[in-house]
Amino acid sequence: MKEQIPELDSHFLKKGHETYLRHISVDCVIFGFHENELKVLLLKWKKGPWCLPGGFVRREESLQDSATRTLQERTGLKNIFLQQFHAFGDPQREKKKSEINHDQKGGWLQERFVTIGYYALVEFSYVKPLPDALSETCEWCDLNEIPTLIMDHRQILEKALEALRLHINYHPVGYNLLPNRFTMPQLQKLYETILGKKLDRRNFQRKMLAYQILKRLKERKHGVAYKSPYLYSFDLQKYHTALKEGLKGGW
Amino acid sequence: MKEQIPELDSHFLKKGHETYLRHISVDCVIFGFHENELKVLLLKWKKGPWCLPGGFVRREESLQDSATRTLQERTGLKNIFLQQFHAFGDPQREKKKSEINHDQKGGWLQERFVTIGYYALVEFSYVKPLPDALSETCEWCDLNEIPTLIMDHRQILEKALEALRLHINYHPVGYNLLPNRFTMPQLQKLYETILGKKLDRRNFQRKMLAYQILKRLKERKHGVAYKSPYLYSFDLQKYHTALKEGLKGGW
DNA sequence: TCAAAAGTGTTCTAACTACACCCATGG
DNA sequence: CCATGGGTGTAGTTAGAACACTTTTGA
Repeated sequence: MKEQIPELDSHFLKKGHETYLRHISVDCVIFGFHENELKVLLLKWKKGPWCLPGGFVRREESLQDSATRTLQERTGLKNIFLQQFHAFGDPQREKKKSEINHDQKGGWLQERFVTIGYYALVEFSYVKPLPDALSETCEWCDLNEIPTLIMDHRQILEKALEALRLHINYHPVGYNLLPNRFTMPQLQKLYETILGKKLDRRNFQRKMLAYQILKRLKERKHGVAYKSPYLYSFDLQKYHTALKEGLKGGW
Repeated sequence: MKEQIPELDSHFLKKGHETYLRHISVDCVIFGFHENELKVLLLKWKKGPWCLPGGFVRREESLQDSATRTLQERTGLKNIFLQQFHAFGDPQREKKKSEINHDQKGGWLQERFVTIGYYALVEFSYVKPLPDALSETCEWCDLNEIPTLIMDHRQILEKALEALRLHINYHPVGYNLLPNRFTMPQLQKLYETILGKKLDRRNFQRKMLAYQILKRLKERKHGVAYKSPYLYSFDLQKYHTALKEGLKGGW
């Protein structure tokens, strides 16, 4: 939703050499998993408020590409798992925008925007959060400690989580959120935090193994307190098949 | 996506007294059920091709309201079940548009549009299809006999059906597609056509009754060949609860 | 040596699948 | 009176929920 201030010009927005579509933006809810907590990557503007990373759509790029670009600019990552989940177009949604931009010269930010929401799943440790030009910081926030967000970004975040919870019923999740090698308890914690509820350890393992998307490695995780757990990695081929064709059952 | 030709003006489209957002449209996939077949309401332009009914978004209206307005203009119905399912924003999606509009003066239709897809469920018999100013006809097409559609409308239709099939796993469907009073075999046929597969008569009935959203009426349907089936109607209160809270299990 | 975490197996239940019989109706 | 479709019941199977014991580890 921000960065340098583009200039107003007819029905396209221009910034430098790039031309952007008017009235359309893309916002990304970037989920990461760290220390057994689900995190979201947020930006804090210099003026104070927090917001979701987002951007405008270039004249020649698809919505998905636009989200990918935003993702890359904020996290440095390519090849990210991205999923469109909803379009937000309430004419009142920028109501609060004026609080923030009343001192900016252009009226362009006051204009109405329809924003397309994407959520992304990224591996926490690979991300180096990069603030944009208008932002003070770009950092991970725990899902239980989300600060006040501008406009309807809180609702967008909620809707993204809802979409992810639905998605997890039909598709495998984890490859994009966990390191290459991980333990079953880690995977379970991930599911538990996404779903917001406790799952039975034994039933979880049985069900997960039944999907046949995991490979148990020969090594165990050492140096940890108590009994050393097995390490697993995803069988990528089967994982992607399951991504496309879906899984049975719900949690 | 059409109607009278709006004039070009700065970054908004103006038609008469109304102002519309640029680059954004709404397209509706309107499902109806008739003679045991799932139908979709399509428009045929005077120039030849078929398309989904759609429209532009007014400056002060929400996406949902815009879709509702389109629906009302084509079907005469208010209070329609509407569900947003996807935003389509491929920059190549209007590629074929020129085939249709090469003789139109304005460049506005050549411009790129991001369209927000909604699907609607309506009761067939209540609908009086109304063509718009640019259209020759507005009529119901069987899902198995969809003509060639402009641009990416075919994909939009497919995606709508996919979304409906997903939706039906969690929510009751039928109130908006069937007459007030209907029989169990009718309801089953509806599910079968939406899902594209046969269901067991007895298991269907048991499962459906277990949802407790149906009321069996005292009358049976008379004048039909063979054994007269019971009539049912939806228990609206429970139906709407189930719509919000969802149902368990899948088909 | 012991507390905490991890590996494994069994039982119970509920839901889905598959199937068979009887009844009502109109031709 | 019979062909067709509609109403109902039952047995078998499977997936999920609940639950207990044993093993490993570092402190």
